[in-house]
Amino acid sequence: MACSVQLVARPKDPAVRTLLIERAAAMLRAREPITLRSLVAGTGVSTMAVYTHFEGMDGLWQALRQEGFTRLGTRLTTVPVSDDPVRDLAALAAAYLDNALTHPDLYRVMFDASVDLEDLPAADATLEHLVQAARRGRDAGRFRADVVPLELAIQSWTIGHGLVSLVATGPLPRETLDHGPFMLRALFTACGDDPDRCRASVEQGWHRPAPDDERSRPA
Amino acid sequence: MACSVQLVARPKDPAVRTLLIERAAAMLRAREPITLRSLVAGTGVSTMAVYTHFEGMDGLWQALRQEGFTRLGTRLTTVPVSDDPVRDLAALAAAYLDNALTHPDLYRVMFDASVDLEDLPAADATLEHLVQAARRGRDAGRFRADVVPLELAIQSWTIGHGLVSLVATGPLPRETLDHGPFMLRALFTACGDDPDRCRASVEQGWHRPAPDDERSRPA
DNA sequence: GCGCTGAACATAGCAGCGTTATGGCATGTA
DNA sequence: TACATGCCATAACGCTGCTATGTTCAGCGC
Repeated sequence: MACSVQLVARPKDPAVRTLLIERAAAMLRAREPITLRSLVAGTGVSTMAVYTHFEGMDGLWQALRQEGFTRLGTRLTTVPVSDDPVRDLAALAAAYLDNALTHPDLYRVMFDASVDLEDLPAADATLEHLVQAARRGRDAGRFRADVVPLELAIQSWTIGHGLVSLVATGPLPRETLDHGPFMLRALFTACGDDPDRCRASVEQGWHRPAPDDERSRPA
Repeated sequence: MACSVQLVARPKDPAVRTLLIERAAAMLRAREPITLRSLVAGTGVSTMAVYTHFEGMDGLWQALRQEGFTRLGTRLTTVPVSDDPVRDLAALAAAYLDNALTHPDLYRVMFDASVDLEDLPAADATLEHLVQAARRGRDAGRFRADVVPLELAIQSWTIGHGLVSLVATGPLPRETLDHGPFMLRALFTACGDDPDRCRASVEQGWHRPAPDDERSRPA
C-alpha cells in the first residue's frame, strides 16, 4: 500500500508566505514595530494567515532569522574566490560586516533570541564559507599545516561578530570597525602567515568587498 | 534668591527600588518572563511603584542593564593587579567571560537593546579596567611604544564579547571559549609581546580568574 | 457533473500586557 | 495643628498574541 499522503484540500499559497516575510523585513528596515495586526494590515490577508504559514509570531521571527542567514549566505557567495586565500578570508569578513551594518535590525534578529536548533544549519552554512577559505589558505601553505580550518573560521567569525555587535547594537562608535584589519592580521600571522604578505592580502580583501546584493524593492 | 528645590513630600523608599531590581534579576536568572504584574506579585508593592521608581518598564530594563554593568565592574575589580600586565589582561578577559556565562540572561539584557546614552558611562567604566592593564603592559615594555591602550582594550573586548555572544546566545558550543587564549596571544604578540612570555602570561591569567562575587541571596 | 472532504482563510472574542487616570494617605514644613 | 506634596493602591484603557467558530474553495470518488 504505497499510499502517499493524500492532499484533498485547499493548498496554502506560497506567495502569501514570501509576502509576509518581505513585509516583515521591510518593517524591520523602517524600524516599525512588527505586530501581528500591523504586519497584515494593508496586505489583504488576515491574521490567521500568520498561523497557517508560521504557526504564530514565533515562527515568523524564526523564518525572519532564516531569511537573514539566507541573505548573508548569498552575500558571502558574491565574494570572488581568488588565488589569494588570505585575501579572500579578509574579504569574507569585510562582507560579513558590511552585510550586518546594512541590515542592522535583521542582524539583531538573527542573534538576539536564543538560536533555535532549526537555525543551526543556516548558521553552519554561513560558517562554511569561512572554513573553505581557511582550508585553502592552509593548503596553499599560507597557514601552518596544523591549523584547523574550522577553528580559524570560528576565530575569524568571532572577530567579525564581536566588532559588529559592539558597534551595531552596542556602545562603541563606527570607527571601531577599523580595528578589523589589524585583528585579522594578528590572527592570520599567529596561524603562520608571513606578516608582510598578510598585511597586503588583508588590505586588499578588506577594502574591496563585493557589491551588496540588496534586493531593492519598490514600495 | 538661592532658593533650593523644596522637598515637602513623602520621600520615595529606596528599599523598594533595590527590591524590585533584585527581584527582576532573580526572575531573569530563573528564566521567568519579567512582566509588570509578575514582578510586583508577592512583593506587597503595587504596579505603580515601578512607575515612581523607574518611570515604566523601559526604565526598569535600563536599571537592570546598569546593575549588570555594576556587577561586571565589581567582578573585574576582584582581578588582582600583579607585576605581569599581560597576565592581568588575560585574567580580565577570563573574568569577563566567566561573569557573562554565569549570568547569561543579565548579559543579554546588557547588550540586547540598543544601548541608551545613559549606559555609556557604565560601559566605559568596564572598558577602563582593560585600558589600564593595556597601558601597564605598554609601559612595562611588553607592548610596542606605539600601541594605544584604548585600542588594545577595545580589541580585547571584541574578542571577549564575540566569544561570549556566539556561545551564550548564539549557535556555537561552549568549547568555543577555549579559543580565547590563542586569540589573545595572537593579539598580544601582534602588539609586540614576546611569543613565549606571552604564552606563559596568558596561560596563567586565563586559568586563574578571581572568584565570583555572586551576591547570594536567600529566597 | 456532483457531492464530499478537509485545509486555508475571515471574523470575533479572550486573557494578558504596559500604561494611565483617579483618589487616599503618609510625610515634612510652617 | 493645618497644609501641601507626591508616593502608592485601585481600576480602567488600548493594544498585544492567540484561539474558537464559521465560511470558502481546491481536489478526489462516484
